[in-house]
Amino acid sequence: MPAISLDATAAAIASEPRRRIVERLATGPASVTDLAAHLSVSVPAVLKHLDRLVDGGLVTRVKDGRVVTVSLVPGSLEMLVEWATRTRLFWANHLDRYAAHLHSQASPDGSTP
Amino acid sequence: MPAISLDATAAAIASEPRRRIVERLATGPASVTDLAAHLSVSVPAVLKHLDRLVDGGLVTRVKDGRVVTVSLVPGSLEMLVEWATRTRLFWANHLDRYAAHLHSQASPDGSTP
DNA sequence: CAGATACTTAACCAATCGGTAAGGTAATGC
DNA sequence: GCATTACCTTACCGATTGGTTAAGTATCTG
Repeated sequence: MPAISLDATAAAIASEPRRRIVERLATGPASVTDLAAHLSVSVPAVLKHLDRLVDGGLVTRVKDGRVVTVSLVPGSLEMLVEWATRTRLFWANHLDRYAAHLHSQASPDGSTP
Repeated sequence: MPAISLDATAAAIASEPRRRIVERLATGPASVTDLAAHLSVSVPAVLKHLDRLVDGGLVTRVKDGRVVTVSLVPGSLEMLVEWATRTRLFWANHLDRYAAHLHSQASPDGSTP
């Protein structure tokens, strides 16, 4: 099982072809051959991308006969969005301090809300 | 400079050491040496990470004398969060279709709520 | 000026990535 | 049975990563 890491999830979407795969799958599941045609690359290339996407917990592959159906995993971006949002909010909370820092040297005491 | 790509931004945070740098900087700017001490790696390693972070538009480096102050760029995660949120919402719109698809295949795990 | 400090650059290394082509396996169809 | 289809695997390639050490440059500091 997974123990999907933020590293793997972020790396999975750090590639335009892979984001195209995700966007394509957002409209519904697709076969490997479909994805290859959609991306205009070879099938083995798609397979490598799928490996990375599966590794990042974004998609699943279900084999039915000789056709593999690739589907998105809903909620798999939550961790990433949560991290980004949390970090961003943290900045917002410290923006005053930041502004002060940019103009003069401040002594950051540990008065965390 | 710009034309910060989603690729670069996502790749920038697809690394635990780099996320540690970002989280560290969220509490205020820091020097390169500070970051190296914080990460327990060599200074050149930090510089390479900073290159990637700058490339992803997440941080800036300002040299003052012989000290480089590294700061976060507020809002630099917006694009990424927006993409993730948009894609995720798109899924939600199609969740009925997805649910139907998943229901047509029994889940073999016994932990059914 | 001499030396320490802060950063940069260069060279090197093992590992991974993204793509290819070629060959292998299993299911489907005539 | 035989050919086709769909996917997987392997092997190879150039490029990039992430880390190191070592040497170089610029700025304080005593």
